[in-house]
Amino acid sequence: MIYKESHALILNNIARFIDLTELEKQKYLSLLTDIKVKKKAFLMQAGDFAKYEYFIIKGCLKVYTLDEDGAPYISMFAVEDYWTGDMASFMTKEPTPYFIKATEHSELLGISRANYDLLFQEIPKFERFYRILYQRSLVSYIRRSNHGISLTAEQRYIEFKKKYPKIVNRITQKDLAAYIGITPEFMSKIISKVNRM
Amino acid sequence: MIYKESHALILNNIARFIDLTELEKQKYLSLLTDIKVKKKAFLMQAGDFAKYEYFIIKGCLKVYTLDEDGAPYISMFAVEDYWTGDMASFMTKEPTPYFIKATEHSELLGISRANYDLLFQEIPKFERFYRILYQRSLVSYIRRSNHGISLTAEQRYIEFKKKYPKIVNRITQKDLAAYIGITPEFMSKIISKVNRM
DNA sequence: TAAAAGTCTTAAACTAGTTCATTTTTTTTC
DNA sequence: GAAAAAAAATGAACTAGTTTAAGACTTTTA
Repeated sequence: MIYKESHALILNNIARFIDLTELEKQKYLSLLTDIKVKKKAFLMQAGDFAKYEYFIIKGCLKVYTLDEDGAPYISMFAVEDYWTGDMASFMTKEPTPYFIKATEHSELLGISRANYDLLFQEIPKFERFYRILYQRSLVSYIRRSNHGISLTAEQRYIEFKKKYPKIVNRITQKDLAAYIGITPEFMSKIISKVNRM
Repeated sequence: MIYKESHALILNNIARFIDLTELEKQKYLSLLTDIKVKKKAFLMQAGDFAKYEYFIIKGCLKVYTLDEDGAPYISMFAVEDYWTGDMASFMTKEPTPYFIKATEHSELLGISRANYDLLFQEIPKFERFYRILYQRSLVSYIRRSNHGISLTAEQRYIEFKKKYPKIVNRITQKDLAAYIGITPEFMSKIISKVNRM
């Protein structure tokens, strides 16, 4: 069976952890929705109810919150082959505190809450897929939050650049500052210092 | 069927997400190991291979890493009804970067890696249990790391005290500082300031 | 393609948090 | 229950990162 590109990509992502039969693949794909967002458009805004969890086929999005003073804090940049959304809101059906905004024209596949529940009923193997996916995310989150706290902003920038060399060149310095957790001014100083080294 | 206290506690924790038959309960309990650690003793040290994942029946433990300068950073305090361990090392069979040290005499139940794998084979319902457990941990980790970065140390202390009022009174100020991510001296200043308010 | 809007740079004055050193208080140990 | 060890408090000098402001450079939009 030949699948369109977006479907081949998501099946490939899932095949990392579980094997599906042809029938299961088709069933799964039927539960997904195609979504496109233009650059600067929002996929989600604070106060919304997270209707989908998303898989990114193409593009780049930033996931962020605003603090009391309205300053953004970016928790992740989501690019090709990443999963994103607000799992807390998706699960609890409470409003999200997040904004998700496309920094490039992007294409995604979404699974709705109703279809997510249906998925576990129809193809219980997906419990295993998500168990492993969440386990791995948890490990990398723990590493990140553990690692981050004792490093200086300069060290965090150097690590980010090493870990995500492709992403650094796709985002603005301002957004990078909001991810690293410093002001754009200080980000500018760090970058020119690191480049001089 | 009547279970000993530690078994009743862990079954209760599991019953939050899945229902087990009597037979499954007995099978599950047979896969667990009783563990005791005295105050100041290590459950795990950096360089060890994480042999178990732990459920805490009684006591309090701190999970921490040391940075290059040997300064501790505490990532969690684990008390009654919590799960702890190093999942990354447990899964990948690589050495752990963590120390887990009892701050009180503690009793735990452990599941070994071999039995964890066996568990999913014998009682597939546990895929669901762990999927939900990891999903929830992920949500609270994301919230914590998101929340933490933009707050001052004083605000982080106030939040911690509000969220874990019982834990605050069981740990030293020094350990609290290592959790908040500041020096014990500055922690001391913050506490006396907050008490004066 | 010109104007407007947004991003980046630089610099001076400021603040949250660190470091180091000393004393007091509390806890542990024999 | 005395001695030793660890934790907590206090203060002065220091540093990483913020704030504010202004000008230069780039990207977007009409």
